Amino acid sequence: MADSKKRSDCPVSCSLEIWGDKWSLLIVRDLMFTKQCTYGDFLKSDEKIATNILAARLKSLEEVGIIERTEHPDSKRKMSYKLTTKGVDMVPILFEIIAWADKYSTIPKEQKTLLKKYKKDKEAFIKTSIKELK
Amino acid sequence: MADSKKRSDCPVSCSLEIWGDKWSLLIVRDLMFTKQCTYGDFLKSDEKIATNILAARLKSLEEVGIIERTEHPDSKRKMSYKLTTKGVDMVPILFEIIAWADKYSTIPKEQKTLLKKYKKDKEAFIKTSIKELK
DNA sequence: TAATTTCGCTTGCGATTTGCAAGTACAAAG
DNA sequence: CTTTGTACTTGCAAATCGCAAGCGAAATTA
Repeated sequence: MADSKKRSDCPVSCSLEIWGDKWSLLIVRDLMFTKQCTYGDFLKSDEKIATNILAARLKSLEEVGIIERTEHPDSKRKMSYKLTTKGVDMVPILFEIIAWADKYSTIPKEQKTLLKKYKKDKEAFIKTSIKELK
Repeated sequence: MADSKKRSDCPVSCSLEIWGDKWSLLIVRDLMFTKQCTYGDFLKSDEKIATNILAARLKSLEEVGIIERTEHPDSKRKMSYKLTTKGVDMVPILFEIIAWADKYSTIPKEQKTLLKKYKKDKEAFIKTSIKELK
């Protein structure tokens, strides 16, 4: 999974090599917008990710430093995932994706409310979000 | 390529179904930041996309209305691709990706200059970019 | 005008990745 | 000490990717 050879020096290309697939950003989304933070939580998401794909993505996201894996306070067998600073810094990317989707399709009410707040004052909203996620 | 069944109503998930792969956004990037607009141009990009993958992505990006295909003014066999309004509206997504990449790795000088302008006044910069692309 | 090159793809095929189902390891609860 | 819950791993068929070669039509060259 850990791609050794870079295709180019382009930041867009490098970013896509890390999370350019149909699943990685959904894990980031879950960690960002919902309280979902365990392997089992991610499996319950609407998109129904396969167990092996989830395990592989969690591993690679951890390897590139976007998420970190810690013991869940409740029990020793439970693992808890959370966004690192690098992961939290993806908030603007996620919101611009949602903003774009909102412009060209119908998005759920809940996300629409959040989006409104984001658009009203992007910088302030991002600062608050980042603080809350830490 | 045209996925018929949506995985969920989540805007992030829906967006990823459209361009969530290692190549689609590179085509958008080329149309956005360089003068590359033909099939042959895209093939020349550093990342070396395969011909069949390129053809498939161009087709699906056209189907979802992000790019449009027209005859090149120079010759009848040449095809010219350009971003639609929907494609141009992806400018903020691309810039936030570049901004994130800049924070956690080294990006080329050229992009750094553009990024600086973007960060200085995002709204104004986006407006100008969109105008220029049309 | 006949041969050659250019351009935008398509095809074949082996290698990789995905997605589904089932299984495993192991801590905790009963 | 059996059962349950949690986090994965494994096997395998199907889909997708990536490389090389080919193809048809327009343009260029001889």
